Amino acid sequence: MTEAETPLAFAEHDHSCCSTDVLARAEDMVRAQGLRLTPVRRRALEILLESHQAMGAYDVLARLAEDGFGTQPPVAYRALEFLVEHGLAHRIRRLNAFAACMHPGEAHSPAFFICTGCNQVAEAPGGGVAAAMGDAARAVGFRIERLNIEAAGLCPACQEGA
Amino acid sequence: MTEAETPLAFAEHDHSCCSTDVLARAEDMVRAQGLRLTPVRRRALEILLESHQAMGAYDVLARLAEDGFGTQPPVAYRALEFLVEHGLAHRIRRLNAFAACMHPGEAHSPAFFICTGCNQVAEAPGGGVAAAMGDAARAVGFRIERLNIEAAGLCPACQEGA
DNA sequence: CTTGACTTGTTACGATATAACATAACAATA
DNA sequence: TATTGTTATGTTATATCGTAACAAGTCAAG
Repeated sequence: MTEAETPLAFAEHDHSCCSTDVLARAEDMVRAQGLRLTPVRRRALEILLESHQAMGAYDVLARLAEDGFGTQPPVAYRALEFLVEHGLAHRIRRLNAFAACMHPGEAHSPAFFICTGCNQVAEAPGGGVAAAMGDAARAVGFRIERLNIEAAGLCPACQEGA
Repeated sequence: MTEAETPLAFAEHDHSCCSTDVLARAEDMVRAQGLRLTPVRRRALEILLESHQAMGAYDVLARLAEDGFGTQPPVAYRALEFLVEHGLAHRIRRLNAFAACMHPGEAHSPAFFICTGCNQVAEAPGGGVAAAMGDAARAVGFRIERLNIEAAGLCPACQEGA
């Protein structure tokens, strides 16, 4: 399933597939790169995958602690940092939170739609935006290393409710 | 001076103009909208305008306190919130910091270049970026209310140094 | 079965942000 | 000019987010 075909978080979909699918691809990817998806890291990813809402580090930590992992902030931050570092999760700065990446392994520049109604976060293809940003950068000689694109607003369902 | 013509923060420029210029336009804008650019708010804006670096709320607070304003966090956060709310400043989420808007009053959707070398922050020209995001949003029925686009990397000067 | 790299865990602290409430300034009247 | 409703300022206190520094455990390579 390519990025363009992936159902968006907002759309109705069989969520269990999101989880198993992404998890499987994550494992492949990690193995291919000689990285270690250790128990904490894997569990952290599973936790993020349980919903399309972004989770704060402390929420993830609480869940990890329940499962017998460490109880202190660095435990969560390190696991999350690993996931972000290797493209298995994204950091949503607007929310001081993290969300599982829905397209691990694929080259993609993520753009996020954050619904202020239902708190769901959808990862949209942001190629166009990134390209526009790249043009602007080139024009002024700036070298982009990381790019964060985040839009807050209302998803289709929450627009109706409002 | 239109957005496209405004010198970028990274480029050499007479910075005193940035400050006086923007401040004057800010006052016009505020008056036109019946808002109140009170002493704290005005001073907070001046402080942000002193450089093109983004400042943390606590840094701004310290400066405000020196000038006889309140000493507690809400003092700074409220002044900054006002500035952001009315387009006189922007919040750089990646840095947990704030930067004066260089184009107050003009409709513009801010995109930022954040130099990790010198910590300067430039507001990128180009509505092309926002347009691309708007397209993506329309495609999935999302209604954007706020948009954050932040690129971290190296400005021209810092690329040479590296 | 040791070495060296990495991972996990802890304590302790620092940085960022907001809630809740009291007081003061202001604007528009009566 | 008193009164009243609104907005702004300031405070205390606390919530939330994030990291530095160090100790102990794991594990593959030699």
